[in-house]
Amino acid sequence: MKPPVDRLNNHVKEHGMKTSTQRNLVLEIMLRDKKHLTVEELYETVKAENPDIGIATVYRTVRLLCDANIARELPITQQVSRYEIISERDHHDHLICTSCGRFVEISSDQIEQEQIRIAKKHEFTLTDHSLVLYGICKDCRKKEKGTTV
Amino acid sequence: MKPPVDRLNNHVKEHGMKTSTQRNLVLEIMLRDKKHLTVEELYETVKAENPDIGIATVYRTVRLLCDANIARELPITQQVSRYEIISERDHHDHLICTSCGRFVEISSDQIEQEQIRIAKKHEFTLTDHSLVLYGICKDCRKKEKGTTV
DNA sequence: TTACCTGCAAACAGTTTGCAGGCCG
DNA sequence: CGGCCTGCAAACTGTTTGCAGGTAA
Repeated sequence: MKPPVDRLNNHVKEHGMKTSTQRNLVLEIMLRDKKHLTVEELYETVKAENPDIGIATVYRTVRLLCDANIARELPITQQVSRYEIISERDHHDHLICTSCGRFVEISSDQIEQEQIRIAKKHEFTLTDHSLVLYGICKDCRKKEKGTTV
Repeated sequence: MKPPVDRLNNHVKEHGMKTSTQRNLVLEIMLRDKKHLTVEELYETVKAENPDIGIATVYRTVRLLCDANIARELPITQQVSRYEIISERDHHDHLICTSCGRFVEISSDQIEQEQIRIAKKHEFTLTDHSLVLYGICKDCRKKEKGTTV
């Protein structure tokens, strides 16, 4: 499959849209900072390279990237949305430390298989899923022992 | 374990709070409508029995119930939060039809075990998890075949 | 030149909070 | 009777949208 930049250009053409520096910049930043960014964080980084950009454009671009299946919203229940670039052939879920917020990307064929089995049992055609594990990482466990919180 | 109503009363006492008709009513409705309600929906139902209640109280009560571990926010990424009563000895995840919104509650020991294994591998102490499967249910699949959308 | 795209600010939706009065204990 | 609780409305936060001007093709 083609690189994200090309896919964005294709999607844009196919939908009668036009390319723009802003859109390319947002995508570029998302590819560079392989984090799970909020629009706000993305906006801050983008502004460093192009101070004139508006946050509305970042929102619009992120939505466009999701529509084009280049990025996706993370399935984490919070008041603010976080996004990441989708790299197919590398589907993963997340393990999050609720103390320090650290993310680990995980994947398990066994779980995937079991999900398919469950969906089939209920006569659903599975289109997507999200799995998030919450826990305390080793470092935070150490810290918590030492402090009297 | 004691029923939710008792647990609420205990929690309230233990925290130097007071009981109130409004709080009990909200809990009662949540127990009765075993749905995955938004605060707005809950508010509408509650108002039918007590028209003077304010939505802020419903928000405050739902938060209280979550603090007391009597209810929890569903791990579904949407702009609006949904809540459900926690019935221990009946942990479940969700399978959702993205077309009609129907929920099915699911559970799998095999997945639970695998999750524990993964957490251990990354040296996390697992505290919680959320699994949501998205798909199209049998009925919606039929409908989609019939229509030209 | 013709749409589309952008930045701005206003609008929105969901949720939280400050306040004055009410009620539990 | 003191302190928590409530309803109301205003405040807040994250996100979307209308508009006038800018820009890709």
